[in-house]
Amino acid sequence: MARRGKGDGVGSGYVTLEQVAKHAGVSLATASRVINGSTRQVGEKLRERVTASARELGYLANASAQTLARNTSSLVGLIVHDIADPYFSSIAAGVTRHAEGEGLVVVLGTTGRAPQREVQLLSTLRAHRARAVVLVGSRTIDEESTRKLADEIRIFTRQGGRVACVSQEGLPADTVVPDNRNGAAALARHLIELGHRKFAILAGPTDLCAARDRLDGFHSALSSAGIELAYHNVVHGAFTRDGGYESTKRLMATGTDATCLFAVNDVMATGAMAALRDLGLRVPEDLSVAGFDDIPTLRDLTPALTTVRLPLEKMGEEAARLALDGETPDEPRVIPVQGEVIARESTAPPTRS
Amino acid sequence: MARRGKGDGVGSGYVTLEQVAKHAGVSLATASRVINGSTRQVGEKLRERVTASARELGYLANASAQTLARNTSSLVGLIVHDIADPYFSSIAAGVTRHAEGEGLVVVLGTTGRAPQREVQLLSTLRAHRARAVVLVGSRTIDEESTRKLADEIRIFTRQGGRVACVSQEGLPADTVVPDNRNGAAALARHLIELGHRKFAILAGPTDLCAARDRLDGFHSALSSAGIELAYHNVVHGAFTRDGGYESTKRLMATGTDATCLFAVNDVMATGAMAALRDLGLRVPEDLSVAGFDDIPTLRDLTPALTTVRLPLEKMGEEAARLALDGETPDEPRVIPVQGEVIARESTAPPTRS
DNA sequence: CTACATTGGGCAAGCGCTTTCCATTGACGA
DNA sequence: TCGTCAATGGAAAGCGCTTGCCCAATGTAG
Repeated sequence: MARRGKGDGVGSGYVTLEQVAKHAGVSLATASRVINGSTRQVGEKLRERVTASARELGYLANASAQTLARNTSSLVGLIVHDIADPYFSSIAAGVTRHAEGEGLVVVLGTTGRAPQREVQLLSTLRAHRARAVVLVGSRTIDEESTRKLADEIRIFTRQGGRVACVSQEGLPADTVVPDNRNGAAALARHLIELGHRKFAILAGPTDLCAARDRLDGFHSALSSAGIELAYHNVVHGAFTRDGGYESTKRLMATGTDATCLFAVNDVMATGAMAALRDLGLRVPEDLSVAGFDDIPTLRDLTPALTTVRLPLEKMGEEAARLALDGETPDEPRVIPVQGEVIARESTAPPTRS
Repeated sequence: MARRGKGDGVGSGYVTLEQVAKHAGVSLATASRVINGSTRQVGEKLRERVTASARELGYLANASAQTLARNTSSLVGLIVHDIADPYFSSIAAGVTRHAEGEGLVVVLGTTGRAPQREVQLLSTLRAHRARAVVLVGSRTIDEESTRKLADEIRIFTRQGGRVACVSQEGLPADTVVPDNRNGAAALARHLIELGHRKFAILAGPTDLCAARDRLDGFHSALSSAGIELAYHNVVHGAFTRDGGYESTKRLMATGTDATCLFAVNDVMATGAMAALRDLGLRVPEDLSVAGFDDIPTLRDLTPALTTVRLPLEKMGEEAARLALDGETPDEPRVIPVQGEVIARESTAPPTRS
């Protein structure tokens, strides 16, 4: 249909390989081989002529044409719930660092915590022939959405893509998983050692696996120590700062007897601190507070928050590495990450029993 | 060369439009027109046959092939310095929100504050036929790198792409610019009103425009009020939390007489607070502290930080809108954003003169 | 009942690149 | 001198999609 003449002057501003080849007086094939460095050798003379022409004309390869011809792209997907959340942005920093180091391009998708968005984004990435995808964020216990996601992952994988997850289990993909249970348990033991016996927990959403595991781990460490966790001291709510704020308000309204509050993640703990401040309560004098994740902003809170440290950026890097290392293991690989209890000022021995 | 048979079974797992067309018993052209909804009409019967076949076969259009054929993609670039920095991640959230709302795909590039990376990323995005790019982060006064970037922007634009910036001026592209000067001046006036007369400033890098403008604005407001700013009270350093921390340590080592410290951005102010805490100084009793930007994490600091609020997420959205609204104004459009002084507890009347 | 739009379908020529074949060349041993 | 082989160049067939153009089948006006 000749929408544009072939090899004509400036055209719409694009310089094509054909123009470079013509300018260098070689065939398209030779030019291609020089520019992208194929397995085939090209003689010194021609090679130089081609590179010179390319530079002179300002040649820039058309990435979609290459993707189409090679049937593989330099795109790496990164799917997070909310890029403004420091938990995700830290992981994102790790992923981009690794991907950009490999000369790849990161495509960012945000789900807003809607499970079907994950599936949708994954298929968009498949349409773009992304070579790998890093999927960040915990699964919910909703089996249907997990199954749909697993199906989409399998399709993606069958078509030559690789998928790695952060903090997801039970998906047919390599995963970097924090040991939420043991981390929470270790934290619980630490807090018990401080002298706490009455705990309250901001447990996050009821259906979120990470939240449940942390609750479970914390709870079983308490049980092992012979400590009961009162039902009314476990409050569920959104996995966000505002969720933590609101949950804390609800908790305190019950007139809890707890001396220590564990929020299953740091942003919730941050919200909790704000709520307690608004209620005129002092941390840790009136109530100790601990979180989970060790997001970077945490160290600047006053009092600094006790938490379980996860190497977020490293986890992102590691996930990117899993997705890009070219291996295709029969079984999904699982890289466990241990949390480390970081004691800071927000927790102290209880002043009341 | 027939690397793969045409229209053969499952192949490498891809379903092509050709297979859909064959399955529906129509031509490739008709199938294409049904699937993407061209200007041309397709009869009810065929239309249904095609959609049914597409669904049945699980057809997913190959994005690179479409990009190649249409010579335009659904990619939107987003270039930031550091995605883990809350300033950038807030803006990024705004950009992705708008872009995803338009059905576009966001490509994230990080520069690590290296000017030549911006140029490099922009050309990568051009290679991908990104339809627009949002470029976030202040220019430096280095004219050479600004010129190179401007050149690359012009090439990008000439080839049909659109570019919008946040917080950059003097580039041939639409821009959302915070009024750094007036924001800083307003803050200065507020602080003067509180009673401060001796100021210290964490001025950030000497070559960064935003930092300079904020310093300038602050300084001229002081001058207008007849207040001198002592040379040794202006400390330069990195535009990061650690830069703020380190600058503050240096400042305090000089035995400054300032009663109020202005950090030209919030992450630096956060570092300053940490440094002061480590030095055993109280904020605001010993020293008032103020920042600029109003990043979300700020409200959780103790004391909460006085700052100049910028609607970061909105700015990101607005920039995305500028880049995607299809206009091609002759002159770059400039959307000014006013900062609003937010007085919080980190500033109080001075206790010493 | 003819002339003429109008509609909807299909053919096939691209988009810009990669890569398979094939042709040519020169080096080398027999 | 000739055949063999490795090295290197080029022609051309795709990759999967869009779309200009042609054409048959309708509807419409004269």
